[in-house]
Amino acid sequence: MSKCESCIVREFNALKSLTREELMRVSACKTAKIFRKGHVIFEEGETLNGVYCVKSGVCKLTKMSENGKDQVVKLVVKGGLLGKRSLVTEQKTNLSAVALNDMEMCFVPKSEIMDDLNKNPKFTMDVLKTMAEDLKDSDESLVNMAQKSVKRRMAEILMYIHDNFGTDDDGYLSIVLSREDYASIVGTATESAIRILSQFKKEDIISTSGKRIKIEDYHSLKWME
Amino acid sequence: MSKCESCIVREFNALKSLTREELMRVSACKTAKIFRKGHVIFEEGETLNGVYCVKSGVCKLTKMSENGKDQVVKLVVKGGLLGKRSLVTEQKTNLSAVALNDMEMCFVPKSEIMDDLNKNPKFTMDVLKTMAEDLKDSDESLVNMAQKSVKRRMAEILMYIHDNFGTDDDGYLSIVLSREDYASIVGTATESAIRILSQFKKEDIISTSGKRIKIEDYHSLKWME
DNA sequence: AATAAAATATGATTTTTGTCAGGTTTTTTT
DNA sequence: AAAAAAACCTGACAAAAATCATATTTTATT
Repeated sequence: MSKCESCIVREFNALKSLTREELMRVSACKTAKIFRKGHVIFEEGETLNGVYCVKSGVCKLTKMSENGKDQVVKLVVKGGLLGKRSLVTEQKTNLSAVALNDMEMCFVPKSEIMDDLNKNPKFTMDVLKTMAEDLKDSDESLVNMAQKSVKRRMAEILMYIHDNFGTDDDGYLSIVLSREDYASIVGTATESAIRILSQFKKEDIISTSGKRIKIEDYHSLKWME
Repeated sequence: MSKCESCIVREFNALKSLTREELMRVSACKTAKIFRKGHVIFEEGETLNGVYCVKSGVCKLTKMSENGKDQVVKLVVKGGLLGKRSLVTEQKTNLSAVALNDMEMCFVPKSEIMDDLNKNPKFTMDVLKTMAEDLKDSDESLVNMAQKSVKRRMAEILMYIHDNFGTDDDGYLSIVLSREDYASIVGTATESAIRILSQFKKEDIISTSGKRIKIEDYHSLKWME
């Protein structure tokens, strides 16, 4: 198995239902692409004709609000897929994708996958499962956004990043975000995000080194009112 | 075609891909149920073994937040389906469903649909499409919740109900919600919801009669800062 | 119809969050 | 290495929203 195959398979378990031949074919027509930090992979309103699979690096999926502020909807890392919706609908994408650091991605044209999607019910069912999971996560996010304070939301995104994407050798969160990104995930003003992180620092809940953040007291984050 | 068939078909267009025979079979094993206003149809954490299709009435899908407040995630009316996710995953439902007025529903056991879902790729593909649409709506809601003021969100839910569920003969919104429900949709305190609606009344943007609300000045709602 | 209960309403106050304005530090470019 | 740009930080204040307390109205129950 090529490296890309295993990459897609690992996280997007929908692809695990493809037969060996199907998988080989999909894998064969992939196109590797490199995106530099800050690069826009696609933008809200574009028509996507395939999915991107993340081989390395991290990107954010954002949506522009009417007030002109970007809202981060999701972070996507190694093995994650961008543009899933494009497989299913002809509609333009509702999200933008921006690389948060240098990224390697595979692009798989829609045409290659559609055939399997139409003929292999098990495969379609598995795609359905991942989408149902996304939907559940989305409900969760909505409730968090609606019912929790900015401070609580900040605490949770720190723990989320810690738990899902891990830390580097020095114990710093392995995903490095700007304060503006934090604000845009939590859904608050940049100054408010900065202020809260400063407060956490004062209370020795986190420490920082430039943009990098280390969680010093997970317990306090978890049980913060 | 029986009444129920056409009901399911009308809104859940996923079912339109079923063959005539498949549809007849599904339709045959449905169970009609009545739920009174306030009745809990199912609760977060329950295992669902089928989907409910709304024949008449309205219900809310809610999720409990850690702070103990319910958040309304979605309103479902005639033709809408509850428990879609249960078709796809073995997991317990992440939402509760509560009737907002008297409701008539059809229950279709999972076992009946699963067969079609596994064998009819076009059907599965259509379910996939509705789920992708749900996901898009969900992204939209998240951004609204994160970036807009409570007042703006209240204005939007009023317009949403007006546009999607219409008005009665007197011009009042045909879905009648308690102030607490409004608060729980908008994601705010009940008092805040009441206060904002009172303010709209003072500004002659809406008028009320008991719980019922009539939009008097749609334009003001739309262009409210 | 009287009573009780629930929902709605409003004032007063506090807490949270946003905005503006001015800094400093870090990063990038020249 | 210097200059410019971007990101970060903090204070002061304003605005938004939550909370608490207490009426009033509506709805349900006896």
